Amino acid sequence: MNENVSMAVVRRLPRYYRYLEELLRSGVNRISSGALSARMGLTASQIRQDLNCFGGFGQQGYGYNVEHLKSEIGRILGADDKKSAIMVGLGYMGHSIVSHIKFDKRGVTIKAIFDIRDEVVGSMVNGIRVYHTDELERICEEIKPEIGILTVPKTEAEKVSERLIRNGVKAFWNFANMDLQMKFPGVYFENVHLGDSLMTLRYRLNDRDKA
Amino acid sequence: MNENVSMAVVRRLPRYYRYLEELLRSGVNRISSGALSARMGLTASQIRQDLNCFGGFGQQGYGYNVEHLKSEIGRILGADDKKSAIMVGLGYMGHSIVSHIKFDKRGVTIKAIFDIRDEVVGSMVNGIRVYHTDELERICEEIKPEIGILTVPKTEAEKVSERLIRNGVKAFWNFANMDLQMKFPGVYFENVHLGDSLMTLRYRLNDRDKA
DNA sequence: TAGATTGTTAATCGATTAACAATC
DNA sequence: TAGATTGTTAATCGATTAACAATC
Repeated sequence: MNENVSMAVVRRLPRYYRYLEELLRSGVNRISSGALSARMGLTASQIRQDLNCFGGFGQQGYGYNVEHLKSEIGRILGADDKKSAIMVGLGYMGHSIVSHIKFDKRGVTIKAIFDIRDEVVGSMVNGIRVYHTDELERICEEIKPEIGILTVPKTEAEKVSERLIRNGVKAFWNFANMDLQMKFPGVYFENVHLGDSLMTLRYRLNDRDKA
Repeated sequence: MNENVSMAVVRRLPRYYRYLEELLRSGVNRISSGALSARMGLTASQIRQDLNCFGGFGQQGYGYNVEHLKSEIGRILGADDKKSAIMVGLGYMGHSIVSHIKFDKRGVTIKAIFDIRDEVVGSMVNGIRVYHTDELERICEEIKPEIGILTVPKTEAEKVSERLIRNGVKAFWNFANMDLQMKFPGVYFENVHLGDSLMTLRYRLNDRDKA
């Protein structure tokens, strides 16, 4: 057990969750930290340390029950306790996220989408209504979203996030190529900086790196 | 100067690059590690350590020339030396990536897109031709891509990456919700696990976390 | 019971921060 | 020159790994 769980540990939890799902699907009922570590490319020690931040889920001499461990990690992550989200910006990225990601499985429900283009305002995407961004305040009043999904152009990101924060949003999934954390210290930003990711990949192909 | 630069440092480089671009755009010609650290929410020490992995780009008593530092980091990342990429899978995600990301600015050029759906095969997306996946080998022969962009469903990811590796691909930008690193040890995978990212965000909204 | 494997403490490793002499 | 700020070494902090007693 551990009071303040580090970000490094938290970021590994969804990965454990995926592997446990996979194991369950292939009919494996029990697994040891050693066997799981071999599959995942970690040390058995690290897995045991990580899990013991949240409690003792295993049994000496036996290992871990896959189904039980999966459900415990799901509970820790909040997969079954849905939080409301709204998305702002229904461009390519917004559209792709909303149709591609299994929000339900991950404890998040998108309640509304906002955009400024008349072609999309009033339509439905994946069963979710698209409103004009002018209606943001009115709809937030009703929905009380805790999560904002920022799929707007960089130029709009700061303005939009400020409006959302004023309306009670506490955490952002930020796809805009911009850091907002410094501007809004009390709020959590989970950044998906695809440009940064691509540049990191590009770096690995440098010759210097191989030498 | 440093022989083996750690991943932690490399992942900060694109972020420095973004901030330097921003500074340059707003007409700032010179910056000290202290001033930059305040903007970025890092320590000045860390910035100096990071940069000195690659060389001494500053000047005592002055700081760093923004334009020079930006171009040096660009060079380190390989932004000006284009590497060939191909994309496999033109679903929502593929489409969004290809139209949204500034590959050119980041040292990567997409040379071809592959999909299996007749509706899209033969079309052009952002000036890039879409081929049937059956033609993968033939086109790879011609293009010799170093980077593979995996925007296929999870079920196809392993099969596709194996084919690409056989055809010379050395690094993947992987959007499939699956880890392939263990299966292909010599190859680099830059994973964009959006599901994991969303779950990490969801975790932060748990009450326990706030207490 | 004996073997296996956990939970947990201690040791190690690596990354971040602090300090300061060098120097522009 | 004096003040500012780097590059770099040393100190600290945190995360990972190793070890092992507890125990199923």
